[in-house]
Amino acid sequence: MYPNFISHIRKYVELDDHTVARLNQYISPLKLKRKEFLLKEGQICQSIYFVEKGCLRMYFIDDKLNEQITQFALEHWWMVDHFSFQDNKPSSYFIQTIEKSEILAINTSSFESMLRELPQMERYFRIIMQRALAAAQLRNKYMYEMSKEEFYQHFSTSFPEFAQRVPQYMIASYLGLTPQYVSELRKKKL
Amino acid sequence: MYPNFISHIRKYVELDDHTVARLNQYISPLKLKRKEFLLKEGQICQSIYFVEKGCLRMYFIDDKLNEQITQFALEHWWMVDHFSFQDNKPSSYFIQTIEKSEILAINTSSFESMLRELPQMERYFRIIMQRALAAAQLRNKYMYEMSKEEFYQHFSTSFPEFAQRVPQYMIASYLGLTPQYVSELRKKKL
DNA sequence: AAAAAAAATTAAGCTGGTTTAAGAAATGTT
DNA sequence: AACATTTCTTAAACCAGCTTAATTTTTTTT
Repeated sequence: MYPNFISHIRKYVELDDHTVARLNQYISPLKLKRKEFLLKEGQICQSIYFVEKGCLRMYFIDDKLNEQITQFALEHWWMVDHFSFQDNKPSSYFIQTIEKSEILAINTSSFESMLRELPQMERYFRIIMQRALAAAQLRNKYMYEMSKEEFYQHFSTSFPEFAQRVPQYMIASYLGLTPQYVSELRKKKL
Repeated sequence: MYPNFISHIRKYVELDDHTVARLNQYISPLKLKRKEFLLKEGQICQSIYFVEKGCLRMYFIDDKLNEQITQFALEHWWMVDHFSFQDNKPSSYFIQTIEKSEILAINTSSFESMLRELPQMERYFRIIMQRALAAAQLRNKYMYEMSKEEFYQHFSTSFPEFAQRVPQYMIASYLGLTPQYVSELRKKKL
């Protein structure tokens, strides 16, 4: 049905066939073209999104009217504005496809019912959130210890798949650099 | 028994008296003086720590031999090197008391058994990790949109309790500033 | 209370990375 | 194939925040 979704969950918890069938009740699949929005600034983030196929970015508009990208999501990553989703508050972010994508959405009330009905899913989300925290802690450490140049080199060697799929200026934005500076760094490396 | 601990959990899930009694099986209370260590670089982070009373910091030693603080924890906050704790890998952090503290520790295997025995605790940790992610996402946004000066002003007005309990140079380190620059900012504000 | 250690301040010079402004190259669309 | 749009590059001037180094103030220990 949604092979990436189910196999991702099965990496962390056991799922019998009945549970898989029940899961489908809670999921809304979405087919989106390039540059379509799942969330816009001012809206409440009503769903948590799983990338079955494709690629998403999350960004906000800063005081100089730049699009500041704070997150990407490729296949089998989750994307959500946690603050807005948890407390039903208006988001300050946009969530947009970078490519044609297949997304699974679980809205607030489905999420709640699903976790109550299926304890494996409560466990699954505890585990992946714990892993997301580990990742956030590591990224944070990198930001303390690396210069922007090192941060860029580290990112582009650690995650070369992004350079294939995401324009350079978006990577620059995500890393907190100007596109001009990234251009300079690339020239330097050749 | 551990009033802050129990009341914190009860903010998020229901606990009956039996469960509270069972919980105690998994917890090791620690009384620590000022500047004692719960974790040192190279060790595996074997426990997740709850601050019942007092104050902790987490830091690593950077390439210039500075202590780079990445986290504080006051009463009813959790502290852990997620990466080390989850994958049993040597930590690159130190966790140390800033003041005399009372800490509750749950080690890796207790944590696992506790979550298996007490589904409320699985739920509790899913919720607090989700909230921690929301907080991390927010902090991250601040780092993109604020100058270091704004970041400092924002932190010191939003969390004045830290200025009371934590030396200024530690706050500077946590915010990624030099103590000299913080000094300059304070002078400017008066 | 004195000595030692830790923390905070001051000030001058410097640098990593930004800003501004054009132009060139690549990609998407008709 | 031509046009329009998006993305990338180049270069010079600039500045927020760091480095270095010395002094002062505060806190801790004896």
